[in-house]
Amino acid sequence: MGRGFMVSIAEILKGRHTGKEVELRGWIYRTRSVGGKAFVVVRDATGIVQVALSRDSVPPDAFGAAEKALIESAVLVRGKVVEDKRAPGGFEIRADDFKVIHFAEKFPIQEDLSEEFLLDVRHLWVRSQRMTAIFRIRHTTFGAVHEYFRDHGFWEVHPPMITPSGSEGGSTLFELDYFGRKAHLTQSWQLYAEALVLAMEKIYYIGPSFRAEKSRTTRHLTEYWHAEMEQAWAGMDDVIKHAEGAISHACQRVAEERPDDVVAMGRTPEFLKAVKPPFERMTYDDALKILKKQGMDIEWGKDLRTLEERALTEGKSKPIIVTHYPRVTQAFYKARDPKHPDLVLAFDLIGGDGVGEIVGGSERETDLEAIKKGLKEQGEDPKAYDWYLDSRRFGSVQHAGFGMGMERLIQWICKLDHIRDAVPFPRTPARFAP
RNA sequence: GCCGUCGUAGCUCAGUCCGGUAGAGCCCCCGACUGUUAAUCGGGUGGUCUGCGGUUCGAAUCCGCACGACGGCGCCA
Repeated sequence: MGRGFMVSIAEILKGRHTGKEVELRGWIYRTRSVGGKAFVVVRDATGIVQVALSRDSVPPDAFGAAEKALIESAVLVRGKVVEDKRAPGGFEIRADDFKVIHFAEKFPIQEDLSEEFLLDVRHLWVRSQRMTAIFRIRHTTFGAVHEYFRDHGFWEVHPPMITPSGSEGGSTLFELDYFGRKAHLTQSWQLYAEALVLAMEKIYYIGPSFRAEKSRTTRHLTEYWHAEMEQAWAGMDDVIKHAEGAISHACQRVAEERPDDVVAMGRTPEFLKAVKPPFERMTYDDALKILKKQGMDIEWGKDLRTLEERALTEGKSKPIIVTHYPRVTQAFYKARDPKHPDLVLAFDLIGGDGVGEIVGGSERETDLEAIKKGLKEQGEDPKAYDWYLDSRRFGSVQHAGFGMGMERLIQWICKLDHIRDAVPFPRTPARFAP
């Protein structure tokens, strides 16, 4: 064995090898035995299929091995593919040889498992059908976002992960010992993007960001993948179009390439195909009026909270966009609205199903003195940002950009209850292992 | 940062209110069964009851402290 016609389970289930003698390698998913027959359900990276063994049609040691091998043992099977209604999936392999490559120890994951235990054995749980479906959708989503930006003339450029300071306020930075000096893990490429955008004009990046926020919610990770873009000679409306475009493109690609996985997650490909621009748009003031009609009286200047975001997206099959937020509480680099000095040209793109903010973006402040003032208001020393301020001293031009949480996008596409399942090994305030 | 819930076999849990020899199902092991679908049936192995301290003749159970985890809010992507 091992030199025959090696096939994948997906091909078998499509009926491509029916009637043929094939070889298959994979891992035991379930086993059952009845007298002189053993049924071994085998999985590989493409699917699961039942292997049927008879005591008298395989070598004696092969039958014994099949009966003895525990779940997740690695196996090599040779046999004939037949269509059989009795088999789960409609196809099975009638084995004439069966070899155990590795006998697994007792696999700790059974039915009836607590969320906590599954997180403890995450390194084993990643083998599940559910997890691998999500990982495939994640793969397609990442590819689609790269594709979107490259197709629209953006350069992929890479900021450093180790930085002296942050952009969203110092309290959420992970500190690290840099040969005796304090350094931090990046929480956004913002400052570097604004330096690079004056060189490359249209830039993007997808990479990790780190936030030391003790947020115990279903949509926060301390380490997450951030898709960020920055564009020169552009305003808020220009980048909103790219946010809609990138998300729509990702939804189209996932619907086209992963329809089975989408269905497994409880969405339909049609739902994702309908996610096309433009998305419903409203100003912050509009949002407050809508909420007031629903009996939610929000004080002007307060950020929209989870409760309010849920109310606004209730029943919506596409994300919505809220623009023109009050300037108070916003980061220093966001541009004031020239028509309303109390507002900033900032927007959030908010997904339904409890996911909330997927994208946050803005036009950027171009005026040196306004930026310095904003930094001081945020409790920062402008001297520490002097290199960044050079972007406002040497050819400062209108520019805008956004950051998108890739796991939040995946959470929304896959309709996940919790963001941690959007990534193989989630990092949350309480857990950084395995 | 705030609020809440929980910790008993490898896993899921009961037992805690009202203190008295540690329980069930699944997993695993042994046996039976020639088409199982979470197979079924019979038998068996398996425990520092999260830790430390206190009350008591006696603590999984009552009290205190600690640790760990999960859920929700705030903040954000």
